[in-house]
Order: sequence, then structure tokens, then C-alpha cells
Amino acid sequence: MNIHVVIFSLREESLRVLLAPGVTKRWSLPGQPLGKAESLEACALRAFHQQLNHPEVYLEQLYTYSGGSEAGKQAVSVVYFALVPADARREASGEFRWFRVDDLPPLADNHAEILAYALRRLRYKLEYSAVGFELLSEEFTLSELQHTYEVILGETLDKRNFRRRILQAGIIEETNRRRMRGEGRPARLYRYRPDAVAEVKARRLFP
Amino acid sequence: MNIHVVIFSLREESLRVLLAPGVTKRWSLPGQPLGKAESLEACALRAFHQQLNHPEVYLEQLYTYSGGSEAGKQAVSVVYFALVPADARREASGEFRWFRVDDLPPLADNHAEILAYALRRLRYKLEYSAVGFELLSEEFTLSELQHTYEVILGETLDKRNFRRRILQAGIIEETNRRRMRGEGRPARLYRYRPDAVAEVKARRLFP
DNA sequence: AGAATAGTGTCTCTCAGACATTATTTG
DNA sequence: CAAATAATGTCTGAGAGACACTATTCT
Repeated sequence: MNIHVVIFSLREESLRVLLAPGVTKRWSLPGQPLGKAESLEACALRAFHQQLNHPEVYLEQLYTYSGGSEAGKQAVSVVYFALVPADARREASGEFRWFRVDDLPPLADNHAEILAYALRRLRYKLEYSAVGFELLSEEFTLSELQHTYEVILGETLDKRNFRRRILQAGIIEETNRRRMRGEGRPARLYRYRPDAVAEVKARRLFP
Repeated sequence: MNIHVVIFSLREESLRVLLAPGVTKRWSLPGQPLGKAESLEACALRAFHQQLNHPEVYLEQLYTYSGGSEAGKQAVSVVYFALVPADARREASGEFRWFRVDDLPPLADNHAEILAYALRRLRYKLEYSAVGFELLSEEFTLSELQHTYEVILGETLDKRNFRRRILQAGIIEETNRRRMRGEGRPARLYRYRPDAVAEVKARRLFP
């Protein structure tokens, strides 16, 4: 009875997933055995923190698989997926690596299948929920948000339509601050509306 | 490590769920312990067939819960939900009962929470997939299908809009047969398009 | 003929998608 | 003033929802 975590983040202009090296040449999803009297969520958090030293995580149960590895003994694995902001760079262990989701190494067991499903679900959720924000820091520009969507969906979006839709969805609000990057006109910073954040958090571990 | 199944069906004009009597006065979802080297799907089917002797089932993994019962030992439960056609009346065991989802008895453990979630998911899926057909027999009239939707969603729908949408979704097709009930004009019978059924089945155990 | 149920078409309004120009800042 | 990026509005077509009458069968 194990927990595995699919950890997604945006690094260097692409969507990436965190993998740990296996005993053979295959990589695998970070995982932990479920402790006695430990909840699934607690164990998933533990598996996450084993790799990344970041307090804020979006964590959601994905699917439960059976028969992943040996045929002799029952191997049940509950898989979660996690989203971390791009600025969460404080890595803990040194053995894992971030891989682009479109350029993966050979994977152990059925982890390729799991990852494909996690990616499908992430793309799907992006369209009907506010999950995209979980990959950005607390304040962000609309261009950054749009770029996040484009990277995950793998397609370009129209700037005006994107802004119209995201604004009238009512989940983000303006701040008075701007991002001065020195190049071009400074962009206004936005953040999630606190009550929208609350809604999302309420659904977090229990979709 | 147990499997539980939320079994929905339409009986007597309402959506119902199959429950088994517990040791106390509380009822519970049908369940089975996961056998060594048994897959989750196989065990869910077993739990289903323990109650109902019906070959065709729509079965889908719902969620995995931990810590349901005792605090001392780990209690993990993988929950599936099942849909059976209204004409599947061949019950096996005699102890369970069909309860209306809007009039439930006291339930054991966290089964009320599970059931509420299963119902939410059923309603939600109804809107974007062809899941409604799983509750009807192979051939059905559009009025029967609409009635199914109305009972599950708990609201009435416009007849013309319903027919337009369901027909142009392209998942059902006419047959040459009609349902003669003796009252009123006979209704044309429809069935799922075989290839559309294939699509749905392919996604069945792996949403 | 009457009761019962099946079956059908139109209009309006909202939302999604295509599309180009102006505005603000730095060097 | 040139370069870079941010910000903004309109038109068109498709789909959703409101809405009432005709058709077929049985007794």
C-alpha cells in the first residue's frame, strides 16, 4: 500500500514533473509506503515534502491503481497530483530531477500511464476550475497567467479573449502594484480573490 | 483494505441506492475486503455481484478514503460507483434494500459523505457524458431518457430542447421499433449508437 | 369524440472566437 | 524616438433556453 505523487511545476518555460531515479535505469514517481494509522493525505504530503521543502501545495487525489509491480503480492497505489508555484525552488533531496512532460525518460512500472492520466486531468481541470493559479506566485500579471495556460495546454491563446474570460469569471482581482521589469510597459499585478481561493481550497482534497 | 460500491438504479420513479443492513441500526454500502492478488476492479465486481445478479454493469472508481472506521488500525477503502438498468431486478441476497437517495436511513462510518459525493459526481457526469443510458435498458424512448435525466438532476427539462440536444450529440440512433403501451401514441424506440457505446466503455474503469 | 402521450420549429439572447491598434515605460 | 510589452473593443456565428401546437393511437 503505497502513495505516489505526481508533482508538476513550471520551470524554464515548460511544464515539468519531478521524478526520482530508480534502482534500474528507469525513473519513477516519488512515493512513500502508507504508515499505520496515517491518513492518505498525510502520507501524500510526506512524500511531497521528502522532495520539496515548500509549505504551500495544491494536492488532489488522482486515482488508485492495483497490481502495479509484482504479481505475487498485492500492490495498491494511491496516486495524488501536486502543483507547486514556479518560484518554489527550495529543493531538499538531490537525486530527483525535473523533466519536461513532453520529453520523459523511461519510467518504472505503470508510471508512464499514470503520468499521462495526470496530465490529461490537469489540462481538463484547467478549463473548468481555477487550478492554473496554483502554479504561480501569489501576485502575477495577466501575461504570466496566460503563459501558464499556454504552456499547459500546449497551444497559444488570444490575448484579448483570454483576458475577457478570466476577468469575467471573477476569480482574480487587481492590486495596486505593478511589475517593473525594466522592459516595456509595466504590467498590473493581479491576485486570486480571497473568497475564490477559499472555494478552491474547500474542494482541494475532495474533488 | 476494502472495496465499497455505491449502486444506483431507477426504481419506482426515483433514483435509489442499494444498502446493506449493518450490525447496529445503521445501514452501509455493500463492500468486500480486497483479496490477495486481486485487482480493484475485480473486487468491486465481486462486491457488486454479491448483491445483484446482473451481468452488465457500468462501474467507475470514485475515490479512496482512509481512516473510515477504527483509529487503531488503518482502514483504507476504495469506493466505486455502479449504475444498473431499471429492468435488472434479479436480486441475489435478501438483506439489502433500495433506498431513495433523498430519503436515506442512518449510515455507518462516513458512508453518508461518500454517498453524497457519488451523487454529486453522477449528476455532474450526466451533463458531459453519456452515462444516463446506463440506467435504461437497451432500447428506450426519448421520454424515458428525459425522465431519467429529470429524476437524477431533480429538475424538469424542456421536451423540445432536450430532444434537440440529445439528438445532435449523436450518441443515440433511431430503431424501427416502437413502444406500444396501449395509452396514447406509441413512442419510437432509440438505442445508443454502437460506436458511441464503445467510447463510453473504453473510458469505463479509467476515467 | 375524448383521453393520453409523442413529436415538432422559431425566436432571442448570450457567449466564444477572430481580429489590430493604442498606451506606457525604459534606454 | 525606438524598442518592448501592456491594454483595450467590435463584429459575427453558434448554441442555449423559452415557448405552444399538431399527430397518432386506443377506448
